[in-house]
Amino acid sequence: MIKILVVDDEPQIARALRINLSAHGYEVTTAPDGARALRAAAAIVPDLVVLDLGLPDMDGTEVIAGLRGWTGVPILVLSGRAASAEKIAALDAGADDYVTKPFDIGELLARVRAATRRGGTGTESPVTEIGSATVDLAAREVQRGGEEIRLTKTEWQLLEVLLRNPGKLVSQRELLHRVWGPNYGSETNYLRQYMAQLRRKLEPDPTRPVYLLTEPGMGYRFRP
Amino acid sequence: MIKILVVDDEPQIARALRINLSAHGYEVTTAPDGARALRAAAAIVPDLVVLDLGLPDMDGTEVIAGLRGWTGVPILVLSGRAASAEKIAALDAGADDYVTKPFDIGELLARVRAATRRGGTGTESPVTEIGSATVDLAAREVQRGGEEIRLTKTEWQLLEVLLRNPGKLVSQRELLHRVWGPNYGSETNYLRQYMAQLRRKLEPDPTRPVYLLTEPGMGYRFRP
DNA sequence: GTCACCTTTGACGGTTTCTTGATGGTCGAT
DNA sequence: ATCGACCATCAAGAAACCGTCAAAGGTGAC
Repeated sequence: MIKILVVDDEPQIARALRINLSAHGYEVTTAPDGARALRAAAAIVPDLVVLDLGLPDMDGTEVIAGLRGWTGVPILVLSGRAASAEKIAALDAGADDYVTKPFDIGELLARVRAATRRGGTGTESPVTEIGSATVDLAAREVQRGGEEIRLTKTEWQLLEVLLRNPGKLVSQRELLHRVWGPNYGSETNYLRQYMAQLRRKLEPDPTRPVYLLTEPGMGYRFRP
Repeated sequence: MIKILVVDDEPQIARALRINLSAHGYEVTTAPDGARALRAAAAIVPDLVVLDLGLPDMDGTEVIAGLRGWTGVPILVLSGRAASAEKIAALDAGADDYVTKPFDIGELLARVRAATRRGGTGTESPVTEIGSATVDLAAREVQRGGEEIRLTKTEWQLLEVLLRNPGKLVSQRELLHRVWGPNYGSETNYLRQYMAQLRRKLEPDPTRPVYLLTEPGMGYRFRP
């Protein structure tokens, strides 16, 4: 069953969406604000997120960014604002579609079908092999020989950036930007510290990295 | 470069789209009707199709079906009709997005980015051939016969300037400026040192360069 | 409040890379 | 043929960078 996370602070709309989507065979979870939406997304790993931008606790683009930090799940944005700038901001933050309220429920369902159709046929396999370990970015889980390996939040973020660019060199500046934020760019000691931790947890021989490679003076690279 | 196929029978709109998309770095091909659109799509294999529904020869959904028969390329539909039934029909036929005219060009570009982000992120980046070696500037990777060739930071910077100006002579002064910074301009011994290293790593016969050529007294040139 | 865990800093040895100087060879001009 | 300018190559010291260890702040759970 296709799982959809509906994020909306207005109970009526959330209820209407739940009824309509459930009637069409989707498994619906709802969240009333950004913080709970992010937790719910991590917990249930939905196939689609329907996100209302007018949330009480966070800006809509923050929620999108929070999701995009670790998942490529399709995001369909609902909003009362029709201004192009709003749409552009949401789409560039990582949203897949933008529908303005009031919306036709039939059209919304069609867009939901279009978005989930993609996700279903999505060619990306969710797990990555690193030697004898398997990394599941969507589920945020690493296993090796049946044993589970725990990674901290920062380790995940760093590993994800590298794994999403297989074979590609990722510069130190970009890694620092994507993990620690735009105000960081020269703190290469952070990278050294966390790359060492990742290697200890993932590499067969941490002293001789085979998958998480250093390119001196430039950055790091994940070789599949 | 990301390739976009624009299908529109109105020359003005097609032209406007071509100009805007080209200005943002896309490679644009246009087709004025459905039949030629399907042929063009098969010929160039675009990363995105922007499709106007009001074509003279075929119904829009037929064009979508014709594409979906063999490709999963993202399809962004443009249409003058805002009726929900039209949108639903197009989306269910296989379109990924539906924008009604008149549309804001900024929003359209954002939707183009969203669509290409999904499908276009296919990990393929442009490579340059240097003899039997392939150079991937985006991934910072050089391979020859399956073997990986490592380049240092400075070697990459120098090689990148030359490869981004294929066939063109790049003066010594410009090379020094772009690699070592504006305070350098006469240290030609640096260039000799690093050109020799690049040739040793890339040229089939480093003593007789064929791709990385010296223009005595002027500069260096990459011949594809 | 205490504890455990994670993040942020600081410091040091070893290795790679960059810089610099010197030598010999090639080409064109005189 | 000789000379000078320019380039390729070699070699060695200097600098930058990385991996590692250790420990000081933060933060949330209980």
